[in-house]
Amino acid sequence: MSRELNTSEPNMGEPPRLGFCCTFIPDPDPSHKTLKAAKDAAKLMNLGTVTMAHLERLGPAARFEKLEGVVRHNLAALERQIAWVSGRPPLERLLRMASSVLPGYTHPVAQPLYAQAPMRSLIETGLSRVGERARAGEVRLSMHPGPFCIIASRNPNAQANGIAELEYHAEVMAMLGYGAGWHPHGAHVNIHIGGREPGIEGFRESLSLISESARNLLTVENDESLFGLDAVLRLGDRVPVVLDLHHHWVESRGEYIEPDDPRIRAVIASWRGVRPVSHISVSRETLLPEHDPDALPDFPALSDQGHSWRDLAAHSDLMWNRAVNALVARHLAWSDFEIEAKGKNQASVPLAARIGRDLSRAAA
DNA sequence: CGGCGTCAAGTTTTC
DNA sequence: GAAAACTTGACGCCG
Repeated sequence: MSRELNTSEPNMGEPPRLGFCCTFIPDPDPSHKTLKAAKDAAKLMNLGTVTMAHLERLGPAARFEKLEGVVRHNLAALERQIAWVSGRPPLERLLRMASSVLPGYTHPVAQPLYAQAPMRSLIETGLSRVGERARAGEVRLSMHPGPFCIIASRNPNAQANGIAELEYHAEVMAMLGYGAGWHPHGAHVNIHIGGREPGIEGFRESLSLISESARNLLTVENDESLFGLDAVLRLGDRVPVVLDLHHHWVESRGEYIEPDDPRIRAVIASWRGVRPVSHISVSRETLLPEHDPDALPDFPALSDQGHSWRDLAAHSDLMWNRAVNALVARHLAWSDFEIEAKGKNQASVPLAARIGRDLSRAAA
């Protein structure tokens, strides 16, 4: 099947990648004598934020300074994350960036601050530098706005806010250097459909309300309840589909989809020549302490044992299930992966090490 | 300094 | 009817 996937389209020839999402967790380090030292180390590597309520309580000058300080920190932290990822083996050169780079970008309290020239130039210079660094280090980048980012809603205000939020993510991508063309360098901004109404058809109609650069970066992900893989594939002619294998397992009440499934071909086609990205996670290890790590979790059986739908949907700390990891390794033939584990890099690095070892053994 | 409540935002499901 | 689930900390206040 790898022959069939080896298309002549530009990005399909890219090597496989997998990575963690948003937050870097430093290794336990003996030089961190105290909990505080470990926290400080994490702080350096991760993005921060500021609440709009706090900003609003400050006077004009302090308000600007506070936000500028957070933005400065975030640009530097993002650059450190990307530098770290680019220093990893090629298999690990993928990162989902946190949405909080520019906190409150679409909020009325912060908006006027972002409009000021010194802030603009700080951001443009910083993001352009970060983007260059990502491309030089061959790090594939994505963003995943929160659940508030819906582009089709029955509530016109919610829809307007959601579209503004999507445009914010697209602007960040543009300032990073991913502002033109179809998912340039595999970059993307991934969202869900959102509410039951207006659903898939409302989403399709809303595509005409967003900018071309946002449309060029947009992807849509199957969710665990309302809009499963078949539903989002109905948008595949316009929007690339991000396949979340764990959501699919929950939504289908236990199906593990394999690379030779016809629906995988439809997912690949939706990306139109760009190498797809998929998501993986697994139910919490604390929920299944006795579970055989070499057996795929069985949804109907676990459900019968009294585990609720919601508990099974929650994410584990680490990629503890070797059968699920083997499934990821098979899907890496056609897709990159974002590892949605609470342990972040502490989960993705060992997973990549095991998969990388298996890949090189298979090649030998 | 630790604990707790609050903080921009939407929608659904479950207790 | 409140809380939890998706991205998660930051901040002020109280003891």
